[in-house]
Amino acid sequence: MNTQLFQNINKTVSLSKEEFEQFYSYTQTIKLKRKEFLLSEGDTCKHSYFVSKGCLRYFYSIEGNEHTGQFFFENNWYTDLESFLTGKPSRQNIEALEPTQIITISKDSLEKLYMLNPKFERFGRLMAERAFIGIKQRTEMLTNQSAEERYINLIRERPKVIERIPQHYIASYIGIQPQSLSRIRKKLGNY
Amino acid sequence: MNTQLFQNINKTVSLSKEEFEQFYSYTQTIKLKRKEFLLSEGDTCKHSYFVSKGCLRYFYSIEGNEHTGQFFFENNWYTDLESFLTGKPSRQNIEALEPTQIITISKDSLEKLYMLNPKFERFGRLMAERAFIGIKQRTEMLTNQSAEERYINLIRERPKVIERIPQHYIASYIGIQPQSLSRIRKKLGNY
DNA sequence: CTGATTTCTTAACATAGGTGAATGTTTTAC
DNA sequence: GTAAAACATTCACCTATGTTAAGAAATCAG
Repeated sequence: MNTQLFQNINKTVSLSKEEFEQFYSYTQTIKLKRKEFLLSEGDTCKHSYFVSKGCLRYFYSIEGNEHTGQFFFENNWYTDLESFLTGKPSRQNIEALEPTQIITISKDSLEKLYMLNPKFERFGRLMAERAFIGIKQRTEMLTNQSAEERYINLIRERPKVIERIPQHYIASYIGIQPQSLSRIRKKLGNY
Repeated sequence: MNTQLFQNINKTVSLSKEEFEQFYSYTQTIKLKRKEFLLSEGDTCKHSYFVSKGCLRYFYSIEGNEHTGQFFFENNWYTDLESFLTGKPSRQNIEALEPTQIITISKDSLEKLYMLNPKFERFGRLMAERAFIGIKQRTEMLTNQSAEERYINLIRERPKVIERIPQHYIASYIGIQPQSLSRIRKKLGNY
């Protein structure tokens, strides 16, 4: 049994081992090298992804600039929910920033599970709600804080990002250029 | 029967009249005058709200500035999902911008319904997913576009906002000062 | 209908962050 | 271990948007 995934799901809905095995039988495991893409702009996102090891980043390419949306470390779920739900091509690129191991489950499988057992439906609802809260907080941070505040709060709230992610991706994540982040770091005295 | 609400829910999950009446029996109706608040910063959001007439705006007060998060016209649902789910006080203020009529349903009622019938659980999931997509698009617009592009796209995509909402709230919604919006409008030749 | 209030516009000046270019540093791949 | 690639820093200058202040226009409430 995949204990890591079992424990992760159990934080949200409590499943028996049998229920978990039912879920798990629908999944596949894939490995990505550093810099390898899980999905590129234009692809339709037909899976949900659980990061069991490593780190993913998704970003938009806009006029030659990359705008990083989020980083996902081990024990987190990712999907481009918009593309996943509507079936439209994604505008996101998702790449591994480290050697990364992923467990995938397709939309079709998930929908089967939703029908089989309301616990899975509930899992889906809770995950969507949580995803909403996550992106909402990000939106608030982007609209309500200056770049400097965003960087300081990132250090406080997500030290893993500071430790594991190259600085130019961090800059892109907080919505500024690498040069601007350097300027801010200089001003702050390189915390 | 409340046809408006029945039709609205039926766009998401198909309910029999009996199921709808079960849902409806848990709701209440309230009326707000222009400028009246539905919820203030510090309150816990314990309901979901369906706007049957009028218009709501939610905003954050930050250092004397208001940052508008969203407008909700008739036939739309609103809740501060974060406060609603966690039970923590909301940082949002929600006010009516027009005389407004609201149908409310409490968190407790909703959870009862989720247990009674998986269709309601499904409704909850689909609403959360949709809310996620909505805020995601807003985040992308804020991070990937200039203020001028945001205004032009708003004209194209949400003419109702342009028609019904005072300009300084629109400015706040697209993340700039009213003076900056005036400047942009002047440059564009007052579309 | 009218005074009070709210909303919109303009302008001069300030500032955070962007841009381009040069240089130094670290990491990676072989 | 080394060359190449990726990453980080600094600087000078630029631009979009913020700020303050004033007045004009529109809307509201009694």
